[in-house]
Amino acid sequence: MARGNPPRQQLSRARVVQAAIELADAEGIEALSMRHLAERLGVVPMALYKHVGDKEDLLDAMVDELIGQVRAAEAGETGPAPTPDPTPGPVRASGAENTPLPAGQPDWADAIRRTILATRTVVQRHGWARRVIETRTVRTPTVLGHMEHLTQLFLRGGLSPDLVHHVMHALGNRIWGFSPELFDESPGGRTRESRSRAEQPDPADYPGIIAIATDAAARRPGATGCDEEFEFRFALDLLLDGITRLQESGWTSTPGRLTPED
Amino acid sequence: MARGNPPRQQLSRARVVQAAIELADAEGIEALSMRHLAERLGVVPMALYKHVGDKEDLLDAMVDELIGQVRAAEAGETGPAPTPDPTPGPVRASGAENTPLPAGQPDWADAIRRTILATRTVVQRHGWARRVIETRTVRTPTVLGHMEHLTQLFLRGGLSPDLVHHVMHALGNRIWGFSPELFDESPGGRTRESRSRAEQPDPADYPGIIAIATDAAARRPGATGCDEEFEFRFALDLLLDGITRLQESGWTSTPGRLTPED
DNA sequence: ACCTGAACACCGTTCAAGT
DNA sequence: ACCTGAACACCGTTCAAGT
Repeated sequence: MARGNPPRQQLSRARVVQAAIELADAEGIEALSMRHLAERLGVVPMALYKHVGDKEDLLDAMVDELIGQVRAAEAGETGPAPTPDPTPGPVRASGAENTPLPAGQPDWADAIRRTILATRTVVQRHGWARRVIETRTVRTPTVLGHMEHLTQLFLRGGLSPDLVHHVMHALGNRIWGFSPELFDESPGGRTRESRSRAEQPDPADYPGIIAIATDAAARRPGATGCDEEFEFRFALDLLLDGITRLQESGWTSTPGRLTPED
Repeated sequence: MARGNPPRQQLSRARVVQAAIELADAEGIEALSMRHLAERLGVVPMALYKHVGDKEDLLDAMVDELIGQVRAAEAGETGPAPTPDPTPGPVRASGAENTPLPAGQPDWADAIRRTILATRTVVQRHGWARRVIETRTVRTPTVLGHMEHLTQLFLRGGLSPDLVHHVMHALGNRIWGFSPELFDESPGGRTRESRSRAEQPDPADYPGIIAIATDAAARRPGATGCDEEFEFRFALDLLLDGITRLQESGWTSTPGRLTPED
């Protein structure tokens, strides 16, 4: 094998994950094979298995790494420089500017919007991220932390655990910074019995998620899991309601409003 | 090879697609390989390539088949028997019953809801459908027809092409009958240069889609494709607006309302 | 403890040959 | 026209062996 391409270094999980992200960025997710990745690292394929459980574990770790960058992206977007300014001042609901719909949303909505748009920024940097996130079935601590963060923003905004629960479902994959690309072309549960590295998550770390899960369980005694049909109809109704109101108000898009010149 | 398992029949595209759906239903999408499928049909792998272009084409055809069943499912759900009753009578906005949110939506919303819930019914019958739909990048005539149908329901409801455009984006993959499963576990554009079978779609078949695409193009001269960020923010705002209203009204879920006993 | 070599049981797809 | 056989260039992962 052509070995010694890179300046051979001690292998580690972080190095493997980093190399995998770079490979997927450079050659696409379909080019990310254990063999190809090993070759890039100047190592035999089996060497990787000391640091990742299997390929799925590697993909989990790649997503984990990206979501871990969200908080930094959020801080970096509010201020121009990535250096965090410790003087907060009166934070006048930024992020509320340049929204397509008429304003008038509470502060918690601005905070939610900021976090979700920061997630979008990170995810958009990697063409493969959306597709990989959609196939994940295990929630790593970082991913749970992201959901916990959003849950807390809603709860602290005064929403009931009941409402937060349904609202998280309704936001759906927009929480991950993407929505489906419907018009790209115009016409013409995996269960893992053993995790390779991550210990079982500690419920104490996710009080918000626990709160809404507990509330949901209390409302539906004897039921296991969510009432997926209810959640689906809830989100659908929420959208149809909003659409109805927009139509009645004679809303028209003004995309120019989104440009910085505005 | 163990051949002659099934009562050997002339191979055809329809038979290949049907067998692929049955295999995916029975053994899961990860068990659907060209070789495995060929074995099931008592045929050598390469025989399949006379009827499907490649594996992606096969997956496209499987989705095409499912979406083609939506109209029948919609008819079958309104009435108890699948035999269509030709006496319409005063259609009192059915489908508006048993929705999680307070009523008060116009007739077009009921029609949209019925179609989307019928899509959901079909998709839910096949565990693999959601994942496969999400990876499709070519729109078959049947899939375009489904989007055209929904577009027309909005346009005939009186929504402007502009609003319909954004609204289709906002509904996102709920159009396909699913939304992401966020809480399954609690803590603790491909471009194809030659299509195997489908001729280029005829724009005349999709006037609604053309109408909203034309309108969108006119609003953003010089732009190619959608303003994805605008669409993302539009949907996000729509949801945040609706959530704000629900909170202010003190909404609480009553899942029991969804049961037939209500 | 960490990496290697060889092997196993698969993939999708090609080409030239059969009937 | 439709199917076959053999081959190519890949996969993820195992096991026992090396250092």
